[in-house]
Amino acid sequence: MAKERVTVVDIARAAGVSKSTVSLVLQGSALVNEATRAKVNAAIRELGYVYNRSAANLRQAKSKIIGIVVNDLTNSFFAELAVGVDGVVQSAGFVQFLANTGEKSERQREVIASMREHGVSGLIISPARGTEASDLAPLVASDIPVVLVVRDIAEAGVSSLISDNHAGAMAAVRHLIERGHRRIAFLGGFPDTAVFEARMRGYRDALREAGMPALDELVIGSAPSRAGGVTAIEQAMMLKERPTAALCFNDAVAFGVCDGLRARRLEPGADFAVIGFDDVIEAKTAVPALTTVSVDPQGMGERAAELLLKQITAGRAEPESIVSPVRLVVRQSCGGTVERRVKEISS
Amino acid sequence: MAKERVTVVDIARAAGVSKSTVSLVLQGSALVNEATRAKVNAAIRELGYVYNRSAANLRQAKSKIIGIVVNDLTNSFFAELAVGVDGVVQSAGFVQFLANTGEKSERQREVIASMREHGVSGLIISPARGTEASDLAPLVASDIPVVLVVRDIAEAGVSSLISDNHAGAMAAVRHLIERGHRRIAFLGGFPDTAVFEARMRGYRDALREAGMPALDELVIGSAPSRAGGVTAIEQAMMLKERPTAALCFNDAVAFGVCDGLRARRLEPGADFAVIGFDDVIEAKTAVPALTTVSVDPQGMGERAAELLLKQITAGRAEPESIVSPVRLVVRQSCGGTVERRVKEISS
DNA sequence: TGACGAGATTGGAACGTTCCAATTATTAAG
DNA sequence: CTTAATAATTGGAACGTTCCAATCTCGTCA
Repeated sequence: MAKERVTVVDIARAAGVSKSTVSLVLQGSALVNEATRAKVNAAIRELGYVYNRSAANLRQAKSKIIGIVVNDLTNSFFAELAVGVDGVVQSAGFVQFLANTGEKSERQREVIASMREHGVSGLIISPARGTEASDLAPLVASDIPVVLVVRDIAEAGVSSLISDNHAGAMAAVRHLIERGHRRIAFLGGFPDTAVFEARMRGYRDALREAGMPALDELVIGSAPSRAGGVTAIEQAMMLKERPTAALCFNDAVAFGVCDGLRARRLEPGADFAVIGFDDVIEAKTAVPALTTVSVDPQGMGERAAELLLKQITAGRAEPESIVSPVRLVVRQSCGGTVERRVKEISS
Repeated sequence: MAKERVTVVDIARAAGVSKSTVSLVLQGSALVNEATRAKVNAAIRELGYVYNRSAANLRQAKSKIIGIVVNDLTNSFFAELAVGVDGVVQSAGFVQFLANTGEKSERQREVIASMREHGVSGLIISPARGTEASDLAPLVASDIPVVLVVRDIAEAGVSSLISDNHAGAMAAVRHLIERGHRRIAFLGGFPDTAVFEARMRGYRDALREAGMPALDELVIGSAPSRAGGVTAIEQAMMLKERPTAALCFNDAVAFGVCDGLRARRLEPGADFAVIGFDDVIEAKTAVPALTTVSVDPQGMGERAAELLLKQITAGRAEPESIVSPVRLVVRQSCGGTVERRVKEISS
């Protein structure tokens, strides 16, 4: 029963050539005769040979595996990011190692170590909260290309791809101001993160630009989830002077805010303007369709993967920090009458 | 710059022992002296050694990798399933290879082949639509344990873990009937899938049981997504005799149905009863909270992983087909006044 | 003292591939 | 007909680990 593994020498014997020739065929080398190539391929099919990548990796130090570690796969933003990465990585002949850290940096350390042991040729990381440059140090020390997405870690000295959070938040708030809103809240997100900081700064700057005060009571943090959105809007509605509009930390929070509003018999869009951030797929089909700052998670995953592949093939490359432009997609959740109007920002 | 890889012989030399001893230490063998173990570990830290799993895999034919392939990572049901798997797999010292097929069986063939080349010791597969037993044949032929989740393929002869779709659908429809509904629709899902078939059969059986007719016009297929739900409810509302309630193929469809109702100024729960299937996390926090048949995707992922690990360690095991019990979670989207009441079904 | 066994340690042969240098067969040129 | 160039093919040495059987070092017991 315990069938022997069929190896390259088995098929060499079957095809009447040497194992070197078989290896050449496997690599699609040009210098093998068409007839023998056919013979070898026939033998491969015949014997049901499966290539052993471990053996290959051992010889040549590059592995055709890229790792992607995300902090919360449950959030569809990251799930979409992962499928974006997967797409380009696959078609480049690589395969994806995906791990979920659940925001735990201990777990993150483990999975990164494990990926290193497997000899990944590069890593795309959306770092867990509280990740420090020192966590990535061993990677850069051993020249493994790393691309950070979504959250940058400035001191780490690796490439990064983040969205233009500041510009996006400003555009959203400007839009609300144009619509006549004067009390605009910023809802959701953990205040101790760089992304929160950037979006909140954009929010504040847009208010100042319009000569409006940026009140602390209108900035309400929460978990960056749907449930967090519900609690944030509840808290906002407790204020003596209630806001009439809100920019939310992300789309999940925005959906939660909509839920919370409905629970109070307020219709999002008509009675209260809400804008999200990310543009996850459901944003388009939700009712009301969510006005949001589009980050295109899938596209971001694709670009991150391309950047990483470039670095892998180029060998040593200078780390680049790309901030990816972002656009406000106006739909219905901010009382819009204009549907699908789109504004380009930050080039 | 191009630093040499640190190998086991390097640290052997540094620690003044043989490479065999180092190997023993790496495997946590009991028969190495405490003092030398310490010396070796010190050298490992000192030189920044990283274990080379490719080399290890080459020698011993087992790889500590398990693969998981899902048909649509964008659907949060599968994302949650994946994190469930990841959790138990990690803590068993394995690492997860995740691939997304996007329902394309061609892609599925590729990723499965690739995983085989990497020597995965087992595979959890949520098959793409139209997967046939023959697609899995090479896996069973080479004794690689496989656990099918969500969708079973009877002829494949591998283990499977699916939810009790028939019982769940029956319970949901019974509940609607108890509430006095007489025109109940079944909305969403691709009619040519086994899961659709099972849920729809449950729906029909419950109607018959109550002596009610099962009308074809009330069964409306669509893509199993939020957008699909919107179109399905629109179609349902075109009927001369409209339904007053619906069991939806899954939660995503149910959310879409709610959206579509609101677009017609109907309030889900109050004006029209909707029940979902799956119980994704958002079901609880949505407004109105979704009544749904709870499948617990994360728990399902965990159980699938445990089943797979059991088969991996046990060597050859008889394939088991587990149908996982399911429970109706009554929340607000079916006009409930009773919140969080829970009915256990199918033991 | 000698023999024995347990506890530690070790050298070397695998594992399945790739790569290099070397070889053979084939063709073209002189 | 020889030589050179080109096209195909090949054996064997890596790669970094694990495993086996063999060895070495003690302490203990008769």
